[in-house]
Amino acid sequence: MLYSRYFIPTIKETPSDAEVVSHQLMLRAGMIRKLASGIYNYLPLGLRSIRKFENIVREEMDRSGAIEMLMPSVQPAELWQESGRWAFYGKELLRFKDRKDAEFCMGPTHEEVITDMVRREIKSYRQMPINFYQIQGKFRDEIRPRFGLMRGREFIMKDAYSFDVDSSAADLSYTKMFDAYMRIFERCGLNFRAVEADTGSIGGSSSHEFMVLADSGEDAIVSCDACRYAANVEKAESPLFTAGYDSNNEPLQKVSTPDMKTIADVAAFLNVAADQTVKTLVYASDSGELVMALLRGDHELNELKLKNHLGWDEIQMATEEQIFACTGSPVGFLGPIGLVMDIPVIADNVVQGMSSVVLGANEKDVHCINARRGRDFEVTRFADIRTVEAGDACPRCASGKLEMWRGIEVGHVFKLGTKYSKALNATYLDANGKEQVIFMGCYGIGIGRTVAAAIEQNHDEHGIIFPLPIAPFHCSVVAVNTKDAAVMSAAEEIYSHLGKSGVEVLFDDRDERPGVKFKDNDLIGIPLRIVVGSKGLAEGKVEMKIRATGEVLSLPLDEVTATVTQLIDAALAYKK
RNA sequence: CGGUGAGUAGCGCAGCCUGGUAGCGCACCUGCCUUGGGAGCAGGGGGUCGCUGGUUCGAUUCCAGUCUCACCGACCA
Repeated sequence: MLYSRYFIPTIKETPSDAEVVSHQLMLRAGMIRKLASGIYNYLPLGLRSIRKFENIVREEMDRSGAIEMLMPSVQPAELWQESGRWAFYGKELLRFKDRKDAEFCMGPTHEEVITDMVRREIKSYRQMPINFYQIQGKFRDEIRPRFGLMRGREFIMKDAYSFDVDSSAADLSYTKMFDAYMRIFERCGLNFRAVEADTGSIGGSSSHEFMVLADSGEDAIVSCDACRYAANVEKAESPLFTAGYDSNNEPLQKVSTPDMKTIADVAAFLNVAADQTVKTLVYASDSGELVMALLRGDHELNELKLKNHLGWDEIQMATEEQIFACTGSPVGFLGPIGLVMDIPVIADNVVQGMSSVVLGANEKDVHCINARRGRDFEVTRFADIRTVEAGDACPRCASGKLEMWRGIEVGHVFKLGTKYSKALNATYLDANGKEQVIFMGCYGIGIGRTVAAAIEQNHDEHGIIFPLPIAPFHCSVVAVNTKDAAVMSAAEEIYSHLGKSGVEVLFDDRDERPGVKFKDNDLIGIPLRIVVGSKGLAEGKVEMKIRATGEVLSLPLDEVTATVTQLIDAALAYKK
């Protein structure tokens, strides 16, 4: 490819509205341009990287036995009404009507469409297991698109759907996909973790997320420093605390705590440690159901855990009116004692081990001390509802401690069970001629997001440092002075040789000063750079610079192609 | 959805308070010069100042509405 005839509109200045490095660099390197909020054009260079990654995904999906197809992005409302998600999915689902006033949506995911196809076509146990995948554009009307391709509204996704005769066969399909995902991200040279995750609006029984580690990641994850346990913080289990139950049997006592509304205030005022207090929160469902949650004072509630524990669709903090209605108290002095309304009191498991505590008295400016569960207040039930913290003991192994990371979710695998197949009546006949419900799994990879995450993890102050497997070109050839005939003809020859050897090479033949070319080449992150200049040429040599390490080699002209192809082969080789 | 801020040349911004000929840097075009880390000189093109309405002799500037975009937040009890 001739740089002068190609299209790489680089930008010197950092665009003001790009927050994260990958977004800035993708704009500056001329990979993407914004069309509307969360909607991007993929320029030629960006597309090349995207295609590279797509092909790795494609190869590994094919290797695992999945079958590629393509589904439409516009989907009829009926399917979504049938699965029940038309009402459930909310505003993220972009809905519209056609000229006949029939309702449609832009597909944010394709469980309904694929299940509809499968229920029509898959009738026998003999046709399974089967796994369909596609690489396709999706649309989700995100609350707040940001970070460029990281959280766009329109985005490219690989999604796969497996269909099996029963739960254990489905587990096998899940494992195959899990392994394929490991290979995919390993092949890209990414530093990532597979973590246990919540299933969210997709539903299903269990799932793992694949997280590329990066400080700019939107998710917090924990992993054990001793065993293989790793989980999204949304999901991470809290280890059981064994607390010393103190035998102190002081009577419950009310104390005045004027204007002390936070745990920190109260603990400091009463001169007790925060872990001797109980934090009381009130949550409401979308239908107005209320529930009280109790946590150790220094712990944080995990709303998702509470929501899942309750089986609610939505959860939010109760309003001051709702709180007053059930406790008779203003916010800041809540507690489980003397409730006005009979609402469930869910206490975190840790509270079970607490003996004599400080908590709100449900009365303005008053807290209780020496409150004892069983004597002074009751708990409806205990559950794991707190957010884990770095340094917590591992919930799985005896010796480990949890470490915390930020991660970018690039892949997600779910065991769906029969959620969609039941709703859409996707069944088959088993060997006995008996009708059975199909077991499903679904598996997504954010294509654009993975490329962005790779940049997030591989860059320096000069620009992108593409891992070779997803680099838009393997190698560039820079002619230092295009007016120098000897330099140009040598550069052209190298370019042509490399091309014939199957190297994807970008020939920077522009009539620009060398500095400009070097800066652009660094910015767009081509892994290898051959520089042809008059000085080196006089000795029959050119220079090769490795972008990632900065290493510079002087090569005789006739060794260039061999050296380059060797480096590329090594970088692309994938050991299982 | 709530809060804040911003829309002026392709990009980054000034001007607006105090109304009267729209400016700077980069980019772009032409010429000269230059060629190993975003050079220099000279000349040049490019704007319905987001949109709609109002006030005014006159609005980029003041007022109202509207659209778009960005950032922050969606917590604490």
